[in-house]
This record gives sequence, C-alpha cells and structure tokens, in this order.
Amino acid sequence: MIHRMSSVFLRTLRENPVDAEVPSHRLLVRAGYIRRAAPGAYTWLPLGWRTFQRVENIIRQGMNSIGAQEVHFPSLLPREPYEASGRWTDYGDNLFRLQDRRKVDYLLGPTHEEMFTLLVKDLYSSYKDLPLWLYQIQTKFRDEARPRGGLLRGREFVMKDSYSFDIDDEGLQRSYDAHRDAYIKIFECLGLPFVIVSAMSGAMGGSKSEEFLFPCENGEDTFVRCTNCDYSANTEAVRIGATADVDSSSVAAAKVVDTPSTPTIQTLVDLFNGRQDLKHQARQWTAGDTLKNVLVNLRHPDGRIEPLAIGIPGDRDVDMKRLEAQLAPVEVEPFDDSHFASNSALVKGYIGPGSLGQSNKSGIRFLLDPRVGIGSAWITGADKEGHHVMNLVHGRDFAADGFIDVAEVRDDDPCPLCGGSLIIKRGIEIGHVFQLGKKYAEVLGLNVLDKNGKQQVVTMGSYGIGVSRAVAAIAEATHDDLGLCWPHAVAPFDVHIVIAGKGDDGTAFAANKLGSQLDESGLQVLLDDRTGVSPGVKFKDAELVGIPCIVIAGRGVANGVFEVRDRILGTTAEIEIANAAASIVDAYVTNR
RNA sequence: CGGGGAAUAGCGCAGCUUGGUAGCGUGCCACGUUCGGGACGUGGAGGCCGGGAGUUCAAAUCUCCCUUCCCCGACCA
Repeated sequence: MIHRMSSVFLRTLRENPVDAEVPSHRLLVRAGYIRRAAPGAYTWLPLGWRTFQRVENIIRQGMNSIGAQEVHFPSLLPREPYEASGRWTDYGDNLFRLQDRRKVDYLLGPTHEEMFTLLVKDLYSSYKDLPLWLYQIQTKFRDEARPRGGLLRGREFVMKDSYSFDIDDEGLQRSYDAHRDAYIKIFECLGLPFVIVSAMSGAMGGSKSEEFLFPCENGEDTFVRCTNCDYSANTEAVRIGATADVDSSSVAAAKVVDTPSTPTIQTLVDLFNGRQDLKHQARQWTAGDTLKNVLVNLRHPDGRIEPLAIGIPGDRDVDMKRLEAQLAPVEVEPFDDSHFASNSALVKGYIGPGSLGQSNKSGIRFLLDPRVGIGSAWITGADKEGHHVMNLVHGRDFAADGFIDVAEVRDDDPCPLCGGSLIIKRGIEIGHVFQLGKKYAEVLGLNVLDKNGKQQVVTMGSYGIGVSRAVAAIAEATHDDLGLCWPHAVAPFDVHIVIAGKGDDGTAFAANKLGSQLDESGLQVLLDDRTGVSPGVKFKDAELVGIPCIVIAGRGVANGVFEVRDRILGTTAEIEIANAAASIVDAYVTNR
C-alpha cells in the first residue's frame, strides 16, 4: 500500500523543540517520529514506529539466526524473585515499585535475569536440555535520576535481552561468543558503527563482560583505546596493573617538614621547590611526587556506612565512576566535616598514612592506587596541622590495607597490555554481553542433573541490545544538517516520491503510477501528494524525514524524466519515466 | 542530591519590572492569487498563562509550596 503524505499521521516542525539538545532527539521530534508523553517516556508516531519495527526485526532475525528462541515476559513482576536475588534493595531508587489493591508489592521490570532463571527452572532439569538460549524484546522501566537525550536514556525503553544457560564454563564461553558474533552482525546490518570494549560486571555480578559502544561525542560512557595495540575498555574497567617494587635503599629517612599554609597540592609543591633545604636533587618537585589521601563514605546495601581512605598520587583525582563501578552495589557518599569531627585521628588537609589503615588509630580502611608501589617515596600529610612528611616510603615507613585502581584515566596514560598510549573517547552503549556465571542460578536454585546424575548449578550469560536506543543512535550516526538520513535497512520507507508540479500537469499521474509499480515490487512507498504545498516545503520535509531515495516528479515529467536524489550521498540523477520503476528496484536490490 | 535558568496556543517566543480586556511568528481552517527550495492577501478557529495555596476589589504578573524541563556537577545494568 502506498502511504500518502496527505493522510499519514505526521506533522513536521519548522523549528527545533527547545528541550531537545542532542541531534537525534531534536530531529526525531521535528520530523514527526516521536513525541514526549511523560518524563523519559516517548510516544512513537507512524514514521518512528515503522523505523523502530525495522530495527527490532533486524535484531530479532539476528537472534533467531543463532538459534535463540523468543519468549515474552510481563513488565509487571512480583517482588519475591528480586528479593531473593537482592536486587529489590540493590537496585535502589532506580526500581519502579508499586502495590496492588491488597498492598502486595510489585515492580516494573528493569531487566529480567530472575524471571528467565525461574522460567528455565520451571521447565528444565537435565543437562541434555542445555545449552538453551532465550530472549525477549521487551519494555523496561528504570526510574533514572535524569533521563537524557530523548530515546537515548529514557525511563521506559525497549530492550532485547537474551539469556544463555549452560552446564559448564566451556559452554558459557561458546554461548557468549555466539551472542558476541551475532551482535557484530546485527550492528553491521543496522549500519551502526561500534567498538567493543571491556566492561565492568557492575551490580549484575559475574565475570567477563564487554560493551558495544557507538563512538559519539554525545555519549555518556567514556572509553579508552590504545593507539598501538587493539586494547579498548570502558574507563570504569581499565586496570593499570601492579607497579613493580622499587629499591628504596638510597632514600633518606622520612622527615617531617613544617609546611604552613599549604592547603592545596599546588601550594605544597611550590613550597618544596622554593625551599633550598627541600629541593629535589635532580629536578623540580611535581604534584606527582605527593600522595593525596581522599576520604569517602561507603553506603552498603544494608544501610551500613563505612569510611574509606584512598591514597593516590597528587596529580590525579579519584574517578567516582570507576570507584562506584568497582564497589557496586555499594554506593559512595561524600565524607564531610561532620565525619571529620567524629574521627579525631584525622587532621583535615594533612591526612597521612600514619593515621590510616585498619591497624592505625583512625581504624579507617586504607587502599592505595597501584602507582604507589612498594619502595616508592612520597611527600604526604603528617597528621599534624601545618606539617607534611617527605621521603615516606611504602613498605618501609607505612603500610596499607591493599590496592584499589580508581584514579582518573587520562589521555596518553600507558596501555595496560602493550605500554603504548591510550586515548579517551566517548560513546553510547548500544549492546552489552555478559558472563553472569552462577549468581542467579545459585540464589534461585536453578540446577540440572549432569550425566552422572548429580545436581549441577547452571551457569548463565546475559546479553542486551537497547532497541529504542539503537534507533536514536542510528539517527545520531547518520543525520546531517538537513535532517535524518536513514540507512536503507531501517528507513521507515524505501522511496519518497514528491509531486513537485501542480498535479494536473501530469506530475501527479506519473508519480502515482511510479508509486504503484514500486509498491507492487515490494518496496515501501511514501508519496507526497499534498496539494497547495509549495515544492520548497516538500523538499525540506523530504530531507528532514530522511528516506534514502527521493524521487521528484516535477518539471522533468514533461520531458519524460524523474529526478532521483540519493539522500545519503546527496547526489541527483535523471531517469526516464518509462524505466524508472525498474531501475529504482534494481538499485534497491544492490543496496540490500 | 547540590548550583543556575525556565514553564504563556501544536511548535518557537513576547507580556511580568510598575497587578486591571491574552499577544506575535509559525502551524491549522476558508476563499483567492501563486507553484523547483520553508510564497502572498483577506477572513477565521485555537490558551484554566504547569499545579496548589496565599496577598488583593482584582493575579500570567507579587509571595510561598509542589511538579516538570534545560545546563553544570553528583548519580546511573
């Protein structure tokens, strides 16, 4: 069926909606694809829904092609499974909770690991049934603190989530690899550029995890890439590794120095460089010679608050994202003046390893950045107002309770694999593959009998693609100054025919005839048959809407030709009306 | 959660300082002229001025509370 602009439920906006910041959001609203319904929740209009469905079907076919089976859970879920896994509390405020008329607790599913685990437990009990791959394409709910970028981060969104069930680690690895390969094909088919980066397992528990990121300045994730080898990782997951021990036998004895009015690292470094007796033998002191001790409070899921001290070189800051990612589901809170007041061992501004550590007087757990290796010497706080200590050697003069790798990652930092330099980029997470392991199977009791008749805990993987987010990401990846610019595979229509003449001059007849021919050939046709609308408006709308092939039935019709524009390449060609349908269909076959 | 800005017609905005009949552009409807790059004229329809409380004879306008949106930070499978 030919869709006619005169009756398609569509209104394009001439101006940008004021609340839309990122291009995909702006253009999807302006071109009449989506409409905001509630904070972080969007209505799909006909053009948007067609695009969504094409994206959804590419993902569905990608999953079906590896033998995954589609199921469908409700969004409204009972509390108990999430209570059992701990996520009723671990998910915190991000979980939409509700009660029925009898005050029984429910939630709107943010993700479905528990439900899939229980479903498999319900039906299967033998290793012979494994491996099993199930997936669904489902609406998810997360009460995000700050929805952003339209479809990019909503509170209601659609995700394809798959789960694999295996009897052992080798099986899990095969399932993981199969999904990873399927994702590569899916994103290639969607026309979405991506990088695969190592990721944190986060609150999900489990071990190996990789993210598919679409590189994009508007992205919320930061990742690193090595300029030398193929290492890439989410900054949260970067591990710099242990620093080799250093010989400290030539370092002079630790010495306390009177350092008045040095509240910042920079003032401290300046003081050391300015004082003849403190000068470095070979060079100037830098912030990297100081050891900064940062205090935070950790809030455990049970509500318990634990202070934590982190020692890092003074030229770095603690990256809160990296810290949270490593400690999840523990949350990090600021350590403020009232907390200083309640621990008399801490001298604000002059905290040193002398007071920190579980065996020291503050009793606060003290973890070091791996750069603070055994044998390294530092300028750091002397736990005394107005005093610092120099030549304080790790292992000789102080000890810590362990290491934690949460310092900010910077451009040109060394690659953990090859030592080359890292560059930092931003991206949008469009997919995630994840070896969950036995966490959910254990707590929910998903066991099967192995070939020896013994109960074995099933090992699981989970794999997600944000479907609605992928639509936005494709828009983000492909748009230009004029509007959206869909790849052929996901465009809401294949061909957009514009009647650019008066209509009674033969243009309408020719356009309709072409539309019918293309429609009969199986192409999806949008025909701009609006009367009383000037050609300029139709051209602008066609560019905004972004269908890849635009055919103009205008002044050329009198000479027996249409004008064909390639929205993606920006090229224009004339084709004879007599064989227009055939050549457009041909072009589509080669494009697909 | 902190700091800043904002909410008036589908969309983009003015009006608020100094309280008194709700305005502009665009979009929409009708008629006419136009018809290859967001044409023009004439006439129309469309708003509980985000919600609630207060001050006042009178509130879009002043005060307080709430909600929502945007920016920065915090947070975020």
